[in-house]
Amino acid sequence: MNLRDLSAILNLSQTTVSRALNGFPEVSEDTRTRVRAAAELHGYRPSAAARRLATGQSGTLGVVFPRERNMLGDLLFTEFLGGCVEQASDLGYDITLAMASGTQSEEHVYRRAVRSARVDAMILSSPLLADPRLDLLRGLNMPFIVHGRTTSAVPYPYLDIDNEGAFLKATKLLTDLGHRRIALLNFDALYNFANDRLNGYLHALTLAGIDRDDGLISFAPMTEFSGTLEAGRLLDASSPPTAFLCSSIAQAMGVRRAARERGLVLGKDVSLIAHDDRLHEIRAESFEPPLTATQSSIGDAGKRVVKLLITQLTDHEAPMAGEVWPVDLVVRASTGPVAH
Amino acid sequence: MNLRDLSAILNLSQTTVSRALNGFPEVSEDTRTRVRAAAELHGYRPSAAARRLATGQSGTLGVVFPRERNMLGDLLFTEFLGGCVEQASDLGYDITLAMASGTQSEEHVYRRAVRSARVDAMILSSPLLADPRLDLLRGLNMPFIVHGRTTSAVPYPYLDIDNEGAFLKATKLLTDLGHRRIALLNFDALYNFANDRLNGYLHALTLAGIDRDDGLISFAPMTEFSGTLEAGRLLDASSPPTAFLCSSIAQAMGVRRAARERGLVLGKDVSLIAHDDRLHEIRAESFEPPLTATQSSIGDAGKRVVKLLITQLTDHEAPMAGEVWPVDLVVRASTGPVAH
DNA sequence: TTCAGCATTCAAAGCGCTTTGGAAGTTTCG
DNA sequence: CGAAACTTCCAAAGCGCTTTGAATGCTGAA
Repeated sequence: MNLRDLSAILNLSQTTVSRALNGFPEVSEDTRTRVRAAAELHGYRPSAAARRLATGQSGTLGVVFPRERNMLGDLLFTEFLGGCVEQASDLGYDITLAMASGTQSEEHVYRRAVRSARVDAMILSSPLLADPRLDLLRGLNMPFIVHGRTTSAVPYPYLDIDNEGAFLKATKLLTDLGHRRIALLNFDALYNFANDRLNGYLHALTLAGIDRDDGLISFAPMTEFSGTLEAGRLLDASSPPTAFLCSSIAQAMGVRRAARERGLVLGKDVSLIAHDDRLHEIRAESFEPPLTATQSSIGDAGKRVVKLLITQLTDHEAPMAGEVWPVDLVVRASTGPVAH
Repeated sequence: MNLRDLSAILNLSQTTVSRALNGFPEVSEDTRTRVRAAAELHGYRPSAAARRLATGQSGTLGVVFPRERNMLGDLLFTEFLGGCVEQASDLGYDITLAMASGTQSEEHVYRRAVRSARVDAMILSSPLLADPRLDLLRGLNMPFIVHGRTTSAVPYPYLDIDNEGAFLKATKLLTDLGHRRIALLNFDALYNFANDRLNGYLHALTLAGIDRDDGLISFAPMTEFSGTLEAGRLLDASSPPTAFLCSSIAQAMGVRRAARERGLVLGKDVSLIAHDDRLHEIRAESFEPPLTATQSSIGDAGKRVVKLLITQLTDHEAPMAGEVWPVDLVVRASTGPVAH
């Protein structure tokens, strides 16, 4: 059942039927309802391929599959992707995955996607501090949105959470509780979000009149193992930190382990805060003890990113979106006044 | 730069250029190389939309996003998906994700995909014992392949690993080592792979003349937490198991924790085997102690699934593929003779 | 009554590719 | 040498939609 068949049945032209179905104003309400009913009755679905050819739009958004693979990173990506797919599906768009595989560079992948018009726009996640992919896509004239931010002279659409504000708030909570030796277990500072978190942490230290101590700052994978290792090293030092600030709950699990091995009680002997991306199976509230955390749903971010991108695509007059979400700090049992 | 422009430049018809580029035999090698060079020079990429419309093929494969979300499941899915995307990209196909979201049922999603011809075929993963999606897709006349197997009277293409054989081998290793009380930490037996593993385990017990003891068999999430819980319960029972067989390394981590808390040494007091899907960051060989495991790369399975599916799509004469991979049992330090 | 103005509808021209059914040009062979 | 058999190439017809430009019928003002 295609448009021609349907319009033959209705004794209308393809033009009218097409317009009726697509909500154009120049068709009477009578015919519109009649057309809608017939379409429903005969199970008519417009051919995506034909529409794509006619409009030049593919109705498809590309998401770049991450090159670096690690446990938490994969989990975060899945959650983000799930949000994207759900929202896209609701808005009638498809999500396809692009990946720089062994045989094809990332640039090659983009070029192919652009020139054969497979996607209307791309979604970039986890950008680096200075990410070359932005210029690449701009050069190819491919619309895009970034999940996160990056250092770019030219404005670009993005959605990010306030990582700096979040870690400032978290650090301030600790200094207000009297902590002065606060360790930061961060992720690789090549990534913009990690850099922002570092800045928030440093800012709060300055506000509290505490000098920066690089011995307390580490950049490591977001895994339990690396958390255990780093926290162990710090706790065994001559003047150990009294509080830890982690970039992920996985690292916090490692800190907990290291603390317990040394007979230290979280929230009493050592305070602990982590960022919580609201993953399905790793929840700050069911941490033992319940974990004080800065939280922001990465799945919701995926949904929002798609929404913004489609708006940008369809409404050409819309201003270029740059959106930053505030991050809540939820205080639970893993933080307390500094032990003396 | 489209086909018409290119053929104008070459002073050839669109037919010839199209055929030259697509490797048809009725064009001389001379012109073919000439056409190829010109295409390369002018950066010609065929429009995906136009090709789709003309051929009726979308060049796109759909993967169903899992409804159930849990940590290891997500990790497995990501790894599988990564394999699919990589292989598809190499073969010039796209992968799009389908998802039953809040507002749309899975059936609705399939129907939409089929009728608007957005995908040529679908990939189903983690099928249930009796999975209604097979009949649904068959009814819609949508080609598909299953990663895993299911109980279906009608033959269907699939790729699966020999879960039954793997767990038979693993269990046999344990009985050969003298173990007679072997616990099985399985996943929900609604899933076919879990059911196969159960059967392999039971078969080996029978071979060793050991009676089934349902108290030793559990069906639980593939998480460390559930492993700890279950192993703890079993180890504290009046006659505890001397060996554990786990469906995932996450569960094995839980078993290890429970054993350690009770002062038991893995490979000596308690033997431990798990299935290893060869995820990036959870490796049996860097387990502590190195873990005896049945192993099979789920990423490779993703690649193979795509390959099989595309073969089925392009070569209509190809026999319907049903492929089962043997699974290696790699013996490491976590298993040993039963303690007496 | 006539014609401008509006509301509806339509015919036809693409979008850029694949593919069918020839038509030339070349070679082979009786 | 002429016809049959290949090679190599081409014109044109779709694929199923959107969209432009025009036609039709109807209303109300002149």
